[in-house]
Amino acid sequence: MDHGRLMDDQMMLGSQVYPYTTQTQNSNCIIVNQIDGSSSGEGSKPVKRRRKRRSKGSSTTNEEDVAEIGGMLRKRKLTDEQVNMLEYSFGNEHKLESGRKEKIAGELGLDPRQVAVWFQNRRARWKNKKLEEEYSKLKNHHDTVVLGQCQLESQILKLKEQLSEAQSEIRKLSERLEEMPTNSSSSSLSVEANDAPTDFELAPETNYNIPFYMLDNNYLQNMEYWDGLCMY
DNA sequence: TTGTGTTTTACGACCTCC
DNA sequence: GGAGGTCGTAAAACACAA
Repeated sequence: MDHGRLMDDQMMLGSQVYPYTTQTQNSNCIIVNQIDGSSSGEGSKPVKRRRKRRSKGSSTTNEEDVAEIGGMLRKRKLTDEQVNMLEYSFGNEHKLESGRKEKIAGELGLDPRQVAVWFQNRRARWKNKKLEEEYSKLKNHHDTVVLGQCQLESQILKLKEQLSEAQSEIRKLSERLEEMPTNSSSSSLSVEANDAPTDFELAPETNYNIPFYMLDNNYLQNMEYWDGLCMY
């Protein structure tokens, strides 16, 4: 936006001040809006009123328009210099105390009300920008977490494959052990081998084809951990 | 040229604080 | 109760794509 550019109305007016009228979108009826709202006559119910604006190309020099400047709303386009000074001031402090407002208004040749409005709008823009930045940060964080989750899931799949291979290997070894001839009075190793289950009992409430004797506490804890991850 | 989205200035309504 | 805040919105100017 080029703040240095004068608006059409300003050029016509030779001034920064102009009253304005408005036409509603649904009709050509011009609705007058007053600063003090004293003439509403609409009871206590809050009613949105249209501001009075000057239509494009209309003259400003007639008596009616001049009179309107006192009681009606007006709009000014700030110059580059004014905006720069306001920005500088806003950079120092976002809030505007009464004394500071008067001082800035005096320095820039503006109405104190204009300075107040400018700060209000500037705060709103600043807040929007902050919200956008906050959103952007959160989104980046979210994306990072999702990526990490994908990596973990892929890791889980690989580990499950490894687990399955290991189980298969164990099964084969057990079968080979079974086929070996037994000797009742031999070493403790053969006794242990005989004590090992010949048919695997599956761990209750799991899908894993795990020999029952593998279900010690550590193993169970690990399985719960992986089950939790899988469910996630 | 025209339609549409964005920016800027301004205000009304309402809220909070002193 | 008044001053100053936020929020939502109007309207003009402006930017830009079709």
